[in-house]
This record gives sequence, C-alpha cells and structure tokens, in this order.
Amino acid sequence: MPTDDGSRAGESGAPRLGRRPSTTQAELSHVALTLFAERGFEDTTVDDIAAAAGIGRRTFFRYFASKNDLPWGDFDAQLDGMRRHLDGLPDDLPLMDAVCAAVIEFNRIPPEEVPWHRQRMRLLLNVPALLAHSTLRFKAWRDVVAEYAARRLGVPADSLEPQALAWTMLGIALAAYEQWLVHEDADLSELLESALRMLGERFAS
Amino acid sequence: MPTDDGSRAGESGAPRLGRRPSTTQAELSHVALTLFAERGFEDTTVDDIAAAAGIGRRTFFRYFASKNDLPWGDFDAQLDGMRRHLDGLPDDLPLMDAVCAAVIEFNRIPPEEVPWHRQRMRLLLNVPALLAHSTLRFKAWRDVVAEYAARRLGVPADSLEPQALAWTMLGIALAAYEQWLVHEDADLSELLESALRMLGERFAS
DNA sequence: CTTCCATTCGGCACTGAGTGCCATTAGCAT
DNA sequence: ATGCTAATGGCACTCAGTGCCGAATGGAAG
Repeated sequence: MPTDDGSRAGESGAPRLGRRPSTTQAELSHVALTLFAERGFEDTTVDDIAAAAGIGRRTFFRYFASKNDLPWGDFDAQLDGMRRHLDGLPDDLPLMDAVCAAVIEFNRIPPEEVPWHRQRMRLLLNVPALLAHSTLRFKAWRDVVAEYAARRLGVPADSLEPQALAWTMLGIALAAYEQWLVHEDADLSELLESALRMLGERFAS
Repeated sequence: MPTDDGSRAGESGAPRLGRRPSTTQAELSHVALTLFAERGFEDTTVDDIAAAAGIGRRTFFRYFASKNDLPWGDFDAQLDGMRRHLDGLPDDLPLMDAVCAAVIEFNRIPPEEVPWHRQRMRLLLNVPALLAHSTLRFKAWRDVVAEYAARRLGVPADSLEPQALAWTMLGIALAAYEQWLVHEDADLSELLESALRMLGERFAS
C-alpha cells in the first residue's frame, strides 16, 4: 500500500460535508519515512514532519495519535484482510495448516513494494521506541489468530491454547522478519515456511 | 526479591568512598508500586514518586532510566540466573527439554511473593505504556534462550532456528502469565507445563 | 449571492518525561 | 582542617502529547 497521492477525492458516496482534509495518513507517513531515512527517527521531531508536510503541528496529531504510529500506515485494514482470509478457509483443513497458510499469505508482498516494506520493517524492529510501540499492534495481530483458533477449537479466545498458539505464530513471523532484514536477497515467504517447518520438527522430537 | 530495606550497607568489600546513596532501586520500586496501586500508573508522576521517596526528581532518574523501568526491579540479575541455570544443564538433555525446564525454573516464585509478583505482572501486562516497554526486556530474555539454543545447535545466535525457538518460548510463557493473572487460584508452573505440552502435541500432529 | 452549518485547521498554553550542566553536600582518608 | 570522591538536586531546556477555541473552508439551503 504505497502512498495514494494524487486524487484524494474518491471515498464512499458520502455527500462530503464541511471543509476537506488537507492531507492524508498515507501522505504524512510517506513524508515522515523520508525524513526518518535522512536524519533518523529520534532526530526527527513532529514539528519537522508537520512542517515538511505543510500542516500545523496540532493537525498532525489528528492524523496520527503518536509519532510511533507513522510507520504502521493502515495496519487495521491488513488485519481485516487476514481475518477474512482465515474465515474463508475450509474447516477440514487442519488448524495448524490453516494458521500457517494465513501467516504466509498475510506477509506476501508485491515485489515492487519490497524495498519500502524493508525500510519500514527495519525501522520498526530496530528503533527501540518503535519496537516497544509495536507490541500494541502485535497484540491486535495475535487476537486475529487467537480468535480463529478459538473458533476452530471450540474454546474461548482468551483461553490458554489459542493464546499460546497466537504468540507462537507471532514469534515465528518476527524471527523470520529479522532474518529477512539481515539478508538482503532472502525471500520472506521462504523464510516463514522454513521457520514454521523447523518448529514442527523440533517439537515433534 | 522484596525490598531490601533496613541495612543498606553490606555490598562487597569496596572501601566505600564518597557520599553514600540516599536510597536504593528496590526502595524506589516499592514506593512507586504502592503509589501505582493507589492512583494508577498514568496518574502518578515522577515528581510524586520522588517526593514520596524523599529525593529530588533529578535523582530519581539516576536510579531508573525511565518511569517504565520501575516495575522491573533487577531483571538483569534474574536473567543471569537463568543463563547460569541453562549452562549448568547436561548436554545430553534434549534441547527442548532443557529450554522448557529453564523457563519453568525461571518463573518459579516463592509462595510469599506471589501477591507482589501478581501485582507487578498485572501492571506490566495491562498498562499499555508498560506493556510496550516490556518488549525491550523480553528481548534480553529471548537472547538468553537464543544463545543457549545456538550453542547447543552449533549455529550463530542470530540465525533463524534459535531466534524462532526463543520467540516461541516467550510466547508460551506470556500466554501462561495471562492465564495466571486472570485466574486467581491458578498455579503458574502448572500453566507453563500445560502450555508447553499443548504446543508439542499440536505441532506433532 | 448570502446565510447557515459541518468539519477541519492550527495557534496557544499546558502537562509530564527525560537530559545536560553544575554547584552543593556527605563521607572517608591524610 | 584539607582534599578527594561520589551522590544530590535545582534549573533550564527539548520534545511528545492534549485541551481549548477561534478561524478557515466548502457544500447546501434560502
């Protein structure tokens, strides 16, 4: 999901009432990522970003609740995608297979967006403040997995089994991401598959 | 490790030079936890804590790098303990068994400290700011696991297999903790064992 | 075109975390 | 007393985030 610059009119059939927004989340995110790449995350202030985007500092905080949210873009939309993908899977597919497939599918990225995604993830996993903040997003991700697992297992989503499973899948995904960031030529999907396979073998013993 | 109030002299055989510290990490942590229990984490300022402890605000930040570090106490010492425990295990014990044993051992807590530990963990896992900050501590925990696994497997500690394993163990531990916090009468060790067993069974299929 | 209304903008002032600087204080040794 | 060492804590500063409120913008109704 690259910055959808240009036409920022579309939207749903709402009659459009009142003053129109002067920018977009994606636009701001794009501007900020560029600044972060130049000066680094810590050395870029919210004032810098607002100024570069041509808006007031106060306005910035109407588009993003915090500076830490900038690299995440529309994560919730992604989550909805994964939720739908999971719900669309046949119930006779073994639970682990389903979850693994969803994780791999969720992290499939078009080749042309790989560089952007790499930069974003490098920021998220390497800047301490962002890594810390990520926890809150990861929780939302885990909830998607846990809720699916809970449905399949016929138990509450906050019970041990779905929760443990969700944590495990997150761990696997992040371990794969860390490898992906280190090895420029690596393929994320392959790393994920390999990590998932490894876990199965290790636990089977 | 409750607050070691009273005699704050002991230490090693250092000749003690210069002015003595006017308080301790444990003391501050204790004061803060009490305030958090009364007013909540967000509504307790660092000024409040410093005032309650009878020190200057500036001094507070010489004992703790941030307000978020207060509930963690001497986590590094705990980590050293786990590291030593792992290194002391026989090499013919299967890797997974060793790691599982260490996780359970690491989270064994004396019955009299259970209430305190519960309050601390409830804070850490329920207050968003603390949960986010926890990520950084969890990373140190994961590194201990990953380094042990790496040694046993004869691969670099930052390679996929140890990292994925470390993430998984963390996830299991936290899933167990969440259950423990919800169920007043639950036993943490049993929850951990049950979660670990579950993961094995699920992956074995 | 004017008026009304919804919605966004953005300045201002404020809180609170965290930091650098530095003079002051407390303990120990000579 | 003098000197050395280490901890203290006040002060001023930066920056993230928030509440308040008037100003700007654009569509719709008159």
